Amino acid sequence: MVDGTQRKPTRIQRQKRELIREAALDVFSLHGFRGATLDQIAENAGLSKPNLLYYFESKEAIHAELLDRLLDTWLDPLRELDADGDPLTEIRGYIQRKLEAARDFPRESRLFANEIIQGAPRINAELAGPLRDLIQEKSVVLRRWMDEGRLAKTDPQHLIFAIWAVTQHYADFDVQVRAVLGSDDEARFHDAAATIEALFFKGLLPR
Amino acid sequence: MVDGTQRKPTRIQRQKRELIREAALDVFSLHGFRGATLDQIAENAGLSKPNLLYYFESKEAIHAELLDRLLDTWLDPLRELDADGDPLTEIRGYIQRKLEAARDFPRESRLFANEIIQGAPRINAELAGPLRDLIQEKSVVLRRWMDEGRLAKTDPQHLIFAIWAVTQHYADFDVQVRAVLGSDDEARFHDAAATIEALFFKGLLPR
DNA sequence: TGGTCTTTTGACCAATTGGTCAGAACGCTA
DNA sequence: TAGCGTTCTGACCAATTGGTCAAAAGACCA
Repeated sequence: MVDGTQRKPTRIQRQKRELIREAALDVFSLHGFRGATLDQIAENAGLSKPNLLYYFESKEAIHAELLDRLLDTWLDPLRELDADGDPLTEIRGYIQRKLEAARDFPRESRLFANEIIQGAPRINAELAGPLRDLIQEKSVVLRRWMDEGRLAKTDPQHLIFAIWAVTQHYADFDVQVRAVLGSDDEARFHDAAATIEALFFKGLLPR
Repeated sequence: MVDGTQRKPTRIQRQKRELIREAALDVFSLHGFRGATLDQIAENAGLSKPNLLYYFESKEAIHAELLDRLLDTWLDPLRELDADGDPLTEIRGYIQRKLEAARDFPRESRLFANEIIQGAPRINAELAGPLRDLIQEKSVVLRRWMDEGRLAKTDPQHLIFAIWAVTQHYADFDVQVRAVLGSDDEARFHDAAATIEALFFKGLLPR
């Protein structure tokens, strides 16, 4: 058996485990944990179900590993926000990175969304821990910028939520966006970036 | 059997069907269609499974009826946007209504979100039809306001998406928001409203 | 009170689910 | 090429799933 505590994973083990993660990401991100089946994942990966279970202990184990790798990826764009940079440039860059993440990793975004919507049973601790801490830390930076008069005053935490919301929307609600706009990826994300930027920086008041 | 084509539903039929809808909304909104089970719904409603199936033909039938009733509720706040009103007042009111909907009907919001994230297999037609049409219609209004110089120029469709995103976020990602902010409902939604309004109307530029 | 229609139930079913296991096939190195 | 650890498979299992059915229980009106 492929034991996590074992010494060196073989080349095949590394390849197949990655193959399974890929396939599982497809299925979990589309159906959520309970809606996904091992048969679907196995077929998607081109393996038999017992073979799949040779590489992962259980359905939960696959899902857990995906979520585990996800959170860091998900928070990295915010970590990059530089306390010593120019406020508007930093926020602009952050929005940009988040929107690129939504475009390039929509499955990861949906996996995360599924988990949260369903009450985050498996990552509640991460939300209350690392995620909360990071937001608090960056909120301090944002608030300082506001106090220094370099950024309009608002609630920093809600500001971060707003940025998450408008960017992740383009990954999580992709079908809806496509239904309205059509499916030209480039135009969609370009226009989205322009709109979000205009909105956040100039607001809706006519100039 | 309770037949949809039947003449008059009895009092019991009306009550029990409503009871089932309520219970099913709980379960579907938390687990999505595939993740929800009839047993859960039945128990939640305080009925036996066969009894539940006496009132609804199938699991799909319950889900379909919920989605059916949902879309109108969901789009009504946008319908109310008055082409003859004052642009900023109208948009402010729309944001307000959407945020209230997120606060008062989070299960409905999550049911919708689950459906969309999972590819909208059951309401694709509604997205491409009524939803798309309504957005197009209101986009014309928004664009006219922009052309008249009464509203900053942006892409109207993406503006609507942004409003949806920031408001529904507080229903769909509730656990995450709570994990960061704590669970004081009143403060949460009050601060959210203030932040969104400041953001949308004044932007982030220091004044 | 009896009769009829509605509502509810327990027992049941086939299909699907996550997971096991013994052994066959494979692949690498001595 | 023999041997041995790794990889893979088919057959299988118990639990859960959505759904059926005949018959019992309840409600309501003559």
